[in-house]
Amino acid sequence: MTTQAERASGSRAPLTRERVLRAAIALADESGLGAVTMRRLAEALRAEAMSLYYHVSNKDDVLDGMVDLIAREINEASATGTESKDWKSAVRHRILGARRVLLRHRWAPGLLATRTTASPAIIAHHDALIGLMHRGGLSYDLIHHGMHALGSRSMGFVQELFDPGSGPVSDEAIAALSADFPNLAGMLGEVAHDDPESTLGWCDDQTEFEFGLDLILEGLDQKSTDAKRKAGKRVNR
Amino acid sequence: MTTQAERASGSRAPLTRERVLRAAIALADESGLGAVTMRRLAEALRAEAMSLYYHVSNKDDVLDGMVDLIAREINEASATGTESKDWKSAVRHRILGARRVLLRHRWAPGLLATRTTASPAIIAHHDALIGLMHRGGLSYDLIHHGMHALGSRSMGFVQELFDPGSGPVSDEAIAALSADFPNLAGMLGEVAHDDPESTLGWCDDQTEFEFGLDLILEGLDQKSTDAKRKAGKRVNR
DNA sequence: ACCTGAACACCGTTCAAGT
DNA sequence: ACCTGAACACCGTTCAAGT
Repeated sequence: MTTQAERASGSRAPLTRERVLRAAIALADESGLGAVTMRRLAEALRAEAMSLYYHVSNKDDVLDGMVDLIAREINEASATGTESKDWKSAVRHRILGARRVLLRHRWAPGLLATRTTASPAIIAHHDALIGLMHRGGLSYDLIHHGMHALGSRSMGFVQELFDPGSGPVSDEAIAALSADFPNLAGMLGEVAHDDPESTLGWCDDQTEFEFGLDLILEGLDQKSTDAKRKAGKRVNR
Repeated sequence: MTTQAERASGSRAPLTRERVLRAAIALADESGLGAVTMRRLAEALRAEAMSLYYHVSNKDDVLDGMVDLIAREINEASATGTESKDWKSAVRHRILGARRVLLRHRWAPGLLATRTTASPAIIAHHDALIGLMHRGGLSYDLIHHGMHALGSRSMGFVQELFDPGSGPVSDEAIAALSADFPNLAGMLGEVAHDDPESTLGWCDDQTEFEFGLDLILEGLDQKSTDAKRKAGKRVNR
């Protein structure tokens, strides 16, 4: 990072957006997100706080950038190893990989929850999950509900990846997405064009919340009756 | 709130911890959690920022107090209507009630996630959920996993209600709990004394994460095959 | 017992000025 | 093009002082 000459002369590598963000992540890893102030961040970079503003528009931009780098780390970690598995193993593998990354950056889930606009890297992660499920044979409608149910679990991710209340997505918007995020675009396109009955409200918070909730409750019930059957008790039903 | 005489004389109801916390919640409801500063809070109460410190130990205490009041609101909202229902309906009813309260205080889930120590009111909410499930016939072991799986979903609640890494709970600690939180104490007592195999690590983060994850994935898979069978396709298995 | 003014260390951010 | 010093408005908090 710092060359011999630089250290001797007291100079230092020039600031870049990349270097600022990396330093912010290192600072948060070491001392928590609370330690990431413009002044302390600059100090770590051996510069003045005001110098950061040349490479970064403001502190919110720094936080967005940190999230984006973490999301990229997740995508890179998941770049391999999803071939020739059933969809559940593949999704499981990717989500657990994301979890491993987030465990290295304990501040990240909390920060992610506060970000309103999703970075491309975050969208890409979800696009990959959608792709795995769709290749596994799940309908886009089911995947859509499932993504909400996985929700925070898939990465500590925001509940609302898409703007709440934005309504059905326009064809133009979907076309623009499809180059980078084919699976996401595919899902949006299909669900948007299906009759509304199957979805019962596009990204309706309440609907999605209850879907995930019932999924868990039914699963628990299933496990409970299984356990009883195995214990030899008779269960009617 | 303010009497005619008080307004005329320019005086004002005396500050109390309760009044400070209520004002903080009102301020957050109106202008977001970011608007809750000691100075602005004092202004809303027609006092000086420094006066708050007589009734509240610091800002963290204010935030803890806000969370506690919201948790009480949830418990009060759930005080009735859980009789004579199957456990799933009862749990569902209580969780959706909590959700309704949290929708009135949009800042609350985010704040809850940052609190490390759980207030008695929060523990009481979880105790009630445990009680409903146990009366419904679920084993404490399954309930324990289920609570983790419901996790954030049950209220946007912290993942770790109990100290992480605190290990098995002592008998004394459980005895102290049992008066106020009988269901929670019951679960802790049983799971702590069972052979470790059934639990695979007490509140092991990774174990609980995977339990919840698999519950959701299996539920989605079930729904998917159900949908295909209904559509007339043959599915082997 | 309850409240306040002055003061301190710390924020994010702007803007004119330096190289 | 890149960096900085001075300055502003805003934090949380302490502490001695008022009633």
